[in-house]
Order: sequence, then structure tokens, then C-alpha cells
Amino acid sequence: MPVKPISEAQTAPQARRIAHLDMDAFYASVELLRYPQLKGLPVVIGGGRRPVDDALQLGQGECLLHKIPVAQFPLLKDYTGRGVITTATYAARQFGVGSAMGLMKAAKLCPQAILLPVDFAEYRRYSKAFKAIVTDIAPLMEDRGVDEVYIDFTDVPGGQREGGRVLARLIQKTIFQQTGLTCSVGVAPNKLLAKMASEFNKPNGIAIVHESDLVQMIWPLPCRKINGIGPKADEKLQGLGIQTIGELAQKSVDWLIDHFGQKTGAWMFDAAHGLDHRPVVLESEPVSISRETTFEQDLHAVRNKAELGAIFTRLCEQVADDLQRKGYLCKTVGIKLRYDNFKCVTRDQTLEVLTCDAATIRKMAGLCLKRAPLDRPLRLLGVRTASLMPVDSAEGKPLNRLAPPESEAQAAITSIAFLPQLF
DNA sequence: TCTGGGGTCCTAGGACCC
DNA sequence: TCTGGGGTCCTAGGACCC
Repeated sequence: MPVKPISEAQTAPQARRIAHLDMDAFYASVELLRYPQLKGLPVVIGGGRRPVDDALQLGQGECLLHKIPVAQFPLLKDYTGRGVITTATYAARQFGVGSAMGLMKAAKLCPQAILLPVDFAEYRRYSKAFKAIVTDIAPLMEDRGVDEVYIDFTDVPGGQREGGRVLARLIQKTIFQQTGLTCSVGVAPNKLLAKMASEFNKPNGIAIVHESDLVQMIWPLPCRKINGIGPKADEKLQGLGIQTIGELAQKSVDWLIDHFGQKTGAWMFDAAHGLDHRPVVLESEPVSISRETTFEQDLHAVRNKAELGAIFTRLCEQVADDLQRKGYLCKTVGIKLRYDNFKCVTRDQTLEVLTCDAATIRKMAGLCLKRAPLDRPLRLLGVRTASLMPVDSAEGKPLNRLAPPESEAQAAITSIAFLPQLF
């Protein structure tokens, strides 16, 4: 029996261990740190729009709640407006309310819930804090939004111990000690399984999944638990008699490709078998930057022209500002409309120059708007920029970073052949 | 009294080029 | 003389995620 040389043993490839970390009821937990007197009570956070502030009778965005007794906190039943729930505490979830539910609908289910306005600035502070703790311990982290990250444990010292449990526990404990917030962690051979695993022992839990656990731990789960299978795909699967991931795994690739197309079918097959080769990505360039807003009341393109125009211009200014702050130029400008019947329409148009100028974006967006049906009342208007290029890599490209001379702007616009008459 | 805002990725057709 | 086959870019819509 040959003995492995020590050097080879030391460089033997480590098993791939990927963690998914998910903060528990993130926004709600941050609010509970600020208002500990709300612990155990049903609390809903939502809105973020002016009516919420009005309903809460807060002065000019100032948060005065900590000065008043719990009995006087604003209640969900007193709210009127178009907001949705962003997060609910576990106490509130027991009444069946949850993320993305309209506040008015939630008020029926749980009228006594306390309603708090969202405070993104505060959540971002905590988000940065917990991510800094993670990267201090394990530097290969992929940002998946305010409250979620993937972490590559593979080559981190201790990352292999107990399948990743030791390192997960360290990160979880450090985050709690330094922020007071709990999180759930799943560690598995890849992102797909890690994401599922992080849900297993929520809240404040850790779950370890190995390849050999596939049949026992993954196959009994409903297909909907696969990140990427949403309500539509799930409905279609159920129509085909497939409820669980295990049932999905019994189908052949060809059968899945026949029903879902080349790409989705092949992906579903891999997912059902626990396969996922996506790397943990540290940084990525944005594909688009956009702003949108839902009006307090539906607006009509003709009857409310002035009001709509002002909102439209403001959205363009915000997008331009976002581009400039983040250091990008765009080549495509688009709009999004949502009508009173909730139907959506988009129009977009590619420029011949790169720009981050509000007036140019406004002009292009205006042309897009004229190509959209404007007979129905609108509930939402959005402005989107895409085909982005970082400013520093745009050297030598035709630029339009400031408002161009009128003749140039005109040239850019009239060169779009199908629309000269609209301007 | 339904249903936010900010994203990514995929599909599919048409234009246009080789 | 009747219709191939790639490739890329643009546009619109939709599924999905946080």
C-alpha cells in the first residue's frame, strides 16, 4: 500500500463548501433593536411612501416613536394608502401577513399590528456592518442584497470542519455579538443547496448539507423551494404531476427540455440533482439603473399632464444622479408604465452617444412615452437606463456627459429614423 | 381598499450583415 | 430563377428574486 507523500496530502483539493447566510426578519429585527418595547408584538414595516408618514403622524421624516408609549404606536387598521409590507415580525406572521402583501389587506388579517415606516438608511448601516464581519472572517463573499450573502468556505481556515458548521457558528456568533442581530446559515457543496439549507433551521439556525444528503433532505421538498422556480413554473410542474424535487429528478433531461425549453429544462434537471456550478462572485457590474414610482392616485396622461410631467422629470433627474454617483454612462433609455388595470408596458430606445445627463435622458424618455398607449389612467411611471458603461472605461467613446448643444441633441434624436415627427 | 421598488435573466422576432 | 445559415443588435414582455 503506497503511502501518500505529506506534500500531496497538504495540497489535496478541499471539498467545495459554500454558505448562504440570511439575516432573520432583517428590517423587523433592526426596528426591534431600536424599539425593544415592541418585542413579541405583531409589527409590520411597510410603505415608505408619504401616506405612511401621514398615517403615522410623523413630523417631516423625523422618527419620534421612541418617545411615545407602545399604546400610542400607529396601528395597521388606521392606515389608508397603497403601500405594501416589506417585513413582518414573527408575531405578525402568525396572522398570515407577510412580505409584499398590500397593507390594506394585511390590516384585515391583523388590524392590531403596529405599523412602522421603512428606514432604508438604518437597514443599510446594519447591512454594511454584518457584511464587514463576514468578510473579516471569510473574504470570498457575494452580495445578494441587504440581508443575504453567499460565502465560499472552501479555503478558509476551519471552513471544512464539521462540513462548515464551525465557521458558520463563528460568523453567526460574531454578528450577534457585534450587532444584536440573528441570522441563519446553510452550508453545502454549492449555492443552490446552500440557499435551501439556510431555510432549514430558521431563525438563528445552521444546516449542513452534503452531496449524500440529496435524497433524504432535498428530494422531499416541493419544487418551489428551488431558487428560480417561481409560481408560474411551479404551477406548470404541478400540472404535469410533479410536486417534489424528487419527482422532478425522476424526469429525463429530454423530457424537461421538451416541456420547458433547452435552457430551463437543462437547468431544472441539474437543480433537481443538486448540481450547480455557479461560482461565488465578489463583484459585478450593474446591467441597469432605474427609478419608478406608484402614484397616490392614478393619473391620466391628458387630465394630469402637468403633475405627470413633473414626476417624469424628477425620475429622470434621479436616474441621472444615480448614474453619476455610481460612475456610469448609459446608452439605452427606457420607460415603464403600469395602468390602472395593473397591465405593464415598456418602451426603450438606444442612443448613439453615452450619457448620464438628466436633460438628455428626459428627452429620450419623452420619445419613449409618446410610443406608448396613453388612453388608460396610470398608476406607475418608471425610467430605466441600460447598456451601461463605467465612466473610466468609456475613454475614447462618444460621450454626452453634460447637456449637449441643442443642435447635437437634435441630431441624436432625429437620427432615430422612426420618430422624427414626434419631437 | 388589492397588488412597492430595484434589480437579473431569458425568449423571441425583426433588422441587418456576411 | 426563390429563399440557407450564422452572428449581433435592438426592442418588448415576462418570470423571478430580494
